[in-house]
Amino acid sequence: MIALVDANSFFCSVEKVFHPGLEGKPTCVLSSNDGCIVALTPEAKAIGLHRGDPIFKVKDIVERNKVAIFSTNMQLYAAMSKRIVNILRSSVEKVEQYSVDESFVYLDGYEKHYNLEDYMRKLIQKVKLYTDIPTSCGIAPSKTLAKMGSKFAKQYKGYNGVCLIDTDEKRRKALEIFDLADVWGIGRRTFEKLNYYGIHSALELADKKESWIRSHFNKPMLQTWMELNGVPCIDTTEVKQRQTICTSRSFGDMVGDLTSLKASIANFASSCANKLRGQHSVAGSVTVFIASNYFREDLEQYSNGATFNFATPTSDTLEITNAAMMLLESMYRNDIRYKRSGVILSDIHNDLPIQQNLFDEVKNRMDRRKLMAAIDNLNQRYGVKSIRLGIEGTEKQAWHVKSEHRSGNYLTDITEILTIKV
DNA sequence: TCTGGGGTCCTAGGACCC
DNA sequence: TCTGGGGTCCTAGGACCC
Repeated sequence: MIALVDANSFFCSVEKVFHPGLEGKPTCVLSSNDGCIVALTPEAKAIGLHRGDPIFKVKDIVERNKVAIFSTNMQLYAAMSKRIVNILRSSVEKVEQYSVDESFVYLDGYEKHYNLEDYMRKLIQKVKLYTDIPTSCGIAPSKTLAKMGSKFAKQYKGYNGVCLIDTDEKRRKALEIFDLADVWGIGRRTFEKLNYYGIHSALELADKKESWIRSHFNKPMLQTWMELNGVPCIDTTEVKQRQTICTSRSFGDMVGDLTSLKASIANFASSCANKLRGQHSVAGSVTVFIASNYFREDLEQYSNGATFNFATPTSDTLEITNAAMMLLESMYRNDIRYKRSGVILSDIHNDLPIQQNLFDEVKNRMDRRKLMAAIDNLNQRYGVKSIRLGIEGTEKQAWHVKSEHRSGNYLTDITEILTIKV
């Protein structure tokens, strides 16, 4: 059996931990640049707010109901996420973190010594006690069913946090009432296609013949179908090395000048290089893209992207940034107001051994690695970007993201630690 | 005035080989 | 009426996830 532990309105719950007055009040966390709502509490849903709403369009509702608004603070959420996973790992041998707010817990063998439902209920109570984050848990023979279970547990108070689907009868009952569009692996397109074929519930899908599934769909759907029938087949093993690394942002204000754009790209390139070294990899190519504001139909639209292939795969900030600058200059048009830019690293490999290249222009590659390691060490000790390239800039610039309601990095930054007044 | 960011996997089709 | 057969590799785009 597999359990899924899923935090309830995770981002909002984290904010509530540090702002206790918000209990029972509508609360929302916004996307980067304070654009859309990405997380909201049931109280916020009840007054008509939805995930994805642009905040400026629902300003009235927000003000009328005194909704608490937070800018996204991934650093804080990631730190809390780590604490939760550590608690799970302290009680169960195999735990696989699936996303920032979900973990799969493998319970094979535990049924011999424990009542699984009680065991998981105690575990999520421990999570609540230690972190103050409420979670819900589904237990089932497959991950897709476990996910379903966790949603039931969240939805119905009677489950007391844990929903166990361990018999065929419970499975069929659950499939019957579960919203087909919410099944893991079924997105908007597949949902429409299923409706077209007259399938409107998860049970109707599960009861189709395998041959019908094979002839009308492809591999991912077949896996979902098997999982719904209690046959585990989806592998979610954590990937330790990313195959692509991307940093991109929408800007707070639109920018037109090359200098600002260069500063943004330099920042993103250096952030990508950082992530790359963090996973001990090198990249074979770098892509830069820039785009105007596609919501502004009154302005001329332009977007472009370009890629550079390195002769020798690299994780060197200077080399990657240089290439990115060159790419940017090749695409830049001075008659456009830009809203977004980004850097993508791909063709990623392990950083050892280095495949030498006869035409390598960087002669002292090992020295450069030591330089990068030294910079990374200093930045780790004295704070992100304590040492950076001049072209990245220091002053607050137009392209910087808007983040007007961010709470402190209470768990990771000593200068922002919570102040308690007695 | 204002609309997120970062990933994975699968497949069809093109280009190429003998 | 008729046009060979059997492969591999790469890539762009679609669909999905959080």
